[in-house]
Amino acid sequence: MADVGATGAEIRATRIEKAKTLQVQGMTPYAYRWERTHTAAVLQEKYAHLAAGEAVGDRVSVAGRIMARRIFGKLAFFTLQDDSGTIQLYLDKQTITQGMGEAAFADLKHLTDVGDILGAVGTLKRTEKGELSVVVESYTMLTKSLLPLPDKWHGLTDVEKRYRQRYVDLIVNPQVRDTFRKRALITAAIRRYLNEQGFIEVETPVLQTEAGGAEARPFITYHNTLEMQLYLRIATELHLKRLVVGGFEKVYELGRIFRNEGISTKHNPEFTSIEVYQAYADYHDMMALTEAIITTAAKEVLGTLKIPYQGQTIDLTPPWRRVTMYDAVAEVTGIDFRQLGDLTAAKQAAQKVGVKDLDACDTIGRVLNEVFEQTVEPTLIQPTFVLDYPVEISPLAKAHRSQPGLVERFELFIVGREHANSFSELTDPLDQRQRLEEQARRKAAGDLEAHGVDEDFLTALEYGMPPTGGLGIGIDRLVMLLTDSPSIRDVIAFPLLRPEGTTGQL
RNA sequence: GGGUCGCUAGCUCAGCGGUAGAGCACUCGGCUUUUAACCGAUUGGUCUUGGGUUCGAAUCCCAGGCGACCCA
Repeated sequence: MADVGATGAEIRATRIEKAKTLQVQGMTPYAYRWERTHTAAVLQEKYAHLAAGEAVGDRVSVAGRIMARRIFGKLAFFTLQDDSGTIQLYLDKQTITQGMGEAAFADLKHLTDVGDILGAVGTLKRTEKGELSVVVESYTMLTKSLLPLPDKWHGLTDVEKRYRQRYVDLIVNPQVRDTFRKRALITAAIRRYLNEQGFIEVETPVLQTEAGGAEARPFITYHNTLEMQLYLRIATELHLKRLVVGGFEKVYELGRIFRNEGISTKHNPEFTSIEVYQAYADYHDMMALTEAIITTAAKEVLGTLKIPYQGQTIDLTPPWRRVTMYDAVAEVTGIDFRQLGDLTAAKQAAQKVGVKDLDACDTIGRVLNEVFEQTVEPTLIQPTFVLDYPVEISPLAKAHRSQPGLVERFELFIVGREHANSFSELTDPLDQRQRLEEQARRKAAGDLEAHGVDEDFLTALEYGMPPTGGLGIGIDRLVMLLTDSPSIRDVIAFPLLRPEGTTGQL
């Protein structure tokens, strides 16, 4: 082989040469299939009893990516990684020569690289150093890798590269694979629980003529044939309620929603939520349901309700603390908003406790919410339901049955972050119309997070929606909590990043 | 939007005004019990981009790009 250097381009060229050599020898570097008898984990489990130095004649077939090569003169050890774990290949020249011919051992040394995907057939033994190994009789190149993997010891740590090339991150960082496996377990557990309770999973439109169901800026797109602007959904709420009107009494949708807002450790422009609607239920029922869903998920992935998160221990054992927004704010700041007469007094009280950005608050309720977000939220580490929100920030929630100016709504906070939001849903179509028209006025006045009136939704309500409890849970944040991940980008496989090499626009 | 930090070999990092380095990976040679194998020899660079200062810039200054964290 030619004397080659070691830049990325040269490494790649060398490996392309190796692939061609394989082809010349009648082996495709890109195989069609492989008959595998065992995964690595199954072998480790099944032959756990083998003592060091002990061998058995059982013939097995494995496949996976070469993660490490340790080559001696006439003996080599490869670490093979598959979806389940790793298994060592014990490759001695004599056995391979018997199985495949004279050149096979030299080819193994010169034509395989870390990163290649290999199939191997052989028998089992535990080496004298105690490593379960497949004593390889024959091997097959299944996929020749052209690009070198990151440093075998330090791995890939550059966060930008980890996000941009998640496939590399997944190959070399086992804990990343583990996080995404847990994510799948969580969504599966939630679906299983809800299905068992008689809920049905439905799918509602992502492309909508009017964004609604939340206060957020939408993404805008365009349908060519209809020649119309469309929005990507910011919530699934308004369509799920239409289904409740239609007679489905227990529905949920677990899916992607899109909000055209900033990016942070807690926000990605597209993220996953679950919304659940149950007829004849109110927000108290939804609290119990929230506890059930989240504890089911926690038990599924962690097997316990006392979970570690960034150095703290969170106790998810229900029932969780319930506190009204008024009481929570009073506890932390000493301000009793029930005693405040007007907006000016409310703003003064808020400023006195260090709350900022009150300019946009035009009602006492909005001041209350601002004070809550700035002073109370960060203190809610253990799971806490905060109840009874101001009506003006809750346009889809039913008026509180006994507290004027408030609605029957709760949000769930854990580790200082909102994890769920729920109402006794507003079913009065005339009240709903007024609330949406107020939102539309805000939109007209320039509020980019407000939306127009969804007339068809109001029409649906006018046909009559049963009393209904609704609940939304942020799946990404729940996965963060249950996988001890500090950033939402750790639980979204392909988080949105600005493309590399874009030249300055604006 | 503001602040701080980062960007040097495929990966992980040093170098901070005077000839661009190390470890791992790669290539070659040796080696039948390794698991960050080992030993020896090579090879590998638009130092994020563009300007500027300087006899001389990876290093200092200005502007841009991308990212991380904190604040709003």
